[in-house]
Amino acid sequence: MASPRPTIDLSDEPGTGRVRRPGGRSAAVRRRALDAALAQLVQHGYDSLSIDVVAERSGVHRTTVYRRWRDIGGLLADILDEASVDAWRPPDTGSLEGDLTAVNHEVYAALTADPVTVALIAASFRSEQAAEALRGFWAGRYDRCADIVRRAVECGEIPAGTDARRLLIAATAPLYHELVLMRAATDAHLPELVARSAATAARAGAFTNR
Amino acid sequence: MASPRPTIDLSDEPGTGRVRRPGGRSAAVRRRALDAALAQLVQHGYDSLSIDVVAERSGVHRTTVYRRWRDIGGLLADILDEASVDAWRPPDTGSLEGDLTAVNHEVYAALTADPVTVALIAASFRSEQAAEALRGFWAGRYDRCADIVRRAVECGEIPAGTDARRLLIAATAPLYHELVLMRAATDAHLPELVARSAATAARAGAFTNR
DNA sequence: CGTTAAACGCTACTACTGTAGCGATAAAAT
DNA sequence: ATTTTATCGCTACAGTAGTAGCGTTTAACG
Repeated sequence: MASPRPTIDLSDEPGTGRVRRPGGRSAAVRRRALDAALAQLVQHGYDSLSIDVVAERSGVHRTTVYRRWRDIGGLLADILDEASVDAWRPPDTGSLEGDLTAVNHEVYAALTADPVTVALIAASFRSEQAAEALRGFWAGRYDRCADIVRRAVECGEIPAGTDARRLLIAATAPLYHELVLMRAATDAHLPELVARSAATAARAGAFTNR
Repeated sequence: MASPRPTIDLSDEPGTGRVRRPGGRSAAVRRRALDAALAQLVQHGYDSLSIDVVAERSGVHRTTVYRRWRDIGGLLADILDEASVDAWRPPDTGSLEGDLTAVNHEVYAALTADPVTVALIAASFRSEQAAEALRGFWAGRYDRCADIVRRAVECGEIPAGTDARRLLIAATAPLYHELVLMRAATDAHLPELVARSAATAARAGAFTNR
């Protein structure tokens, strides 16, 4: 039940007699392994990313990597956690379409320029840790993005009763579909196009419940 | 350039001196391997599907399987080709929303009940053959579904100039996003919900160019 | 028929995955 | 400073992925 992530974790359940020791050596091992994994991913791509390679690049022993992260998905999940700062806030441009466009530009960049995101998606089909990390990441982002919808409702841009989650997924899902699943040719103004469609749909009440 | 699929293929380029021999033995080997792969997939799931298992179940030698299909993605691509009958036609229920709902029910069933589709998507991240097969499959389906949009435009249900592809992707992408990428809890009336949103959006002109 | 070579079966090898057991190291507590 | 034990390094092992080389079978064709 307890999170298997052995990072600097103060939120350990006090009930268990377990004593964590995230001190000097463990932290250094984690740092070396994550750095090596990220470097390998950036330099040689997801297909080249194996536990053995990470072990060799980092100097951390293979069995230690297996013990702490279990598989590549676990490593990527840890990298994601570290990278996705909790301070992230949704954009606020003054209009629904502007906000959705800004979000989509971030998604687009993540799917075309950042190898971690796509690698994590790929790994999520083979690693439960990666799948869970991704679910958590997306849940957090969609939750915070609900503010965008709330503002649009308050200023009367879209009807009350608009379902934030449905609208946000409608605004981003086509990007994932085109770029990740269909691997279509990247169209630089796809973000705007999809965001505009979603905003128009929302104004027409396409995402109101009942 | 020539398709590496050694099936009953009459469309071999006559320029090459290559002589295909899809006769008795090769056809039997293919049949046995595909049957074994599908049976294994249905009975024990994607994670259990390996070349070695297929070889053992089918009696076809491992090296032969590797030679003909290269990896699991190749096997799944071949299975998809065989299963996706070319006679498929988009539904025609009389309304845009009805058609989109019908399509979405097929997609939903494919993603929840049919192990081949999800397996192929998973394999597409590790196998170029699987990715290519999926691209082709989707391209064919979206092309044919353009009829749905055409009919809706002709009867004045949605504005002229509506981009068929954008509309169709808006109508289906959320399903893939929820079920494949986010692995959300399956909601039985998600197909209708998403189809209705897309139809409403289309009527509001959300997918018109310029 | 007999000939030819595509496709198959077999052995052997390298590389990666994942785990078990045990001793060594060092972080935390006394 | 000493003790405790979480964590790490190491060896060894079994299983899977993927390829190379070579001999055999058999489909296709004259």
